[in-house]
Amino acid sequence: MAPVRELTVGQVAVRSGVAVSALHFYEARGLIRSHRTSGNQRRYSRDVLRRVAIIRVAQEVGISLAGITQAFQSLPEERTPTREDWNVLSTAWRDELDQKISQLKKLRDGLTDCIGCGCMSIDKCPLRNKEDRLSAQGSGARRLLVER
Amino acid sequence: MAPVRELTVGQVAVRSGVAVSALHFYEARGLIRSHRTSGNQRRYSRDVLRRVAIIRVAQEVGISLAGITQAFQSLPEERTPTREDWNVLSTAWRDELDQKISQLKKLRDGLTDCIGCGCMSIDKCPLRNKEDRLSAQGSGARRLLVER
DNA sequence: CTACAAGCTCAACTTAACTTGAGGTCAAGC
DNA sequence: GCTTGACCTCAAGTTAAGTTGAGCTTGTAG
Repeated sequence: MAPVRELTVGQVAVRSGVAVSALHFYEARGLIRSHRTSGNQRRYSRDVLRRVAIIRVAQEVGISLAGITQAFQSLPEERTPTREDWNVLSTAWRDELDQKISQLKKLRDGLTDCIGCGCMSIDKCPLRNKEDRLSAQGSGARRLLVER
Repeated sequence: MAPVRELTVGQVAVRSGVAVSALHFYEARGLIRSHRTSGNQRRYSRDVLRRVAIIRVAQEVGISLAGITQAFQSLPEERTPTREDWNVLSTAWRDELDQKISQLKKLRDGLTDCIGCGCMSIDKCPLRNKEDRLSAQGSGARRLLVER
């Protein structure tokens, strides 16, 4: 059997492990694209599988669909992304990912390291600060105002 | 000024950087505890700051409140957790955290590494499988049925 | 002692990320 | 040529994680 060129939504669902409804949803949000058959059914090109895989992995580590959408902006609309295209995306995410990795490591190892801080002041807690997206000027109140 | 022994909800909010409403919410979900003054106001012991810090960090890396709640089960109810108590929690999370760390690294480095897979079959994509919580028997369909 | 910022409760609203359901169409096998 | 499973759209429902607001109480600074 010659390799199938285009995938139906059901095939993508099975192969990617996400529900059809989720694929519709991702498409509505502009995360994936399809074209339609004469009968109005979706057909996906193969690279949708990579996109979906990345969506799921990224979500699992706490990146929102909005963030993923933004990262995906760097990918070309019409042609299948090349190695270089994916590289750009990966680079765009690098800082955020590095930060999350180090937070995770702290959570994994640092829970114990942190024990010494006593959390007298959260501002000094290595768990929260040190790599924080906030430059460490200002009180918790400032954080409260600025964050989110 | 002698160090304050107990914290009001507002003080915890400022020091931890989370809204008062969120603290109420965490308490309702059993993530933190307080006792009340004669006037029915919440008073927190200092270790609530560590709890909150951990809640936020854990959330940021994609752990749900439900997961955090579960992890917190290992902490003692009545006394302030000791170093050893926190260690137990940290250990309980280790696998999950290790897995997330490696997924993040893959996202960071592996986006490129993965380029070769072509995603002909998502089952073979190193991004999703390899460390997957699913033993790699069975198709995507199985995953679809089993997962979540 | 009184003003008023800080607390309290409880219900309702919000946003993200989907899922479910109703009602109708498409296409591959018998 | 029809039946049946896969698709389609669109609206409404769901869960998580909070936030907002109304109406009422507390406690501290002047």
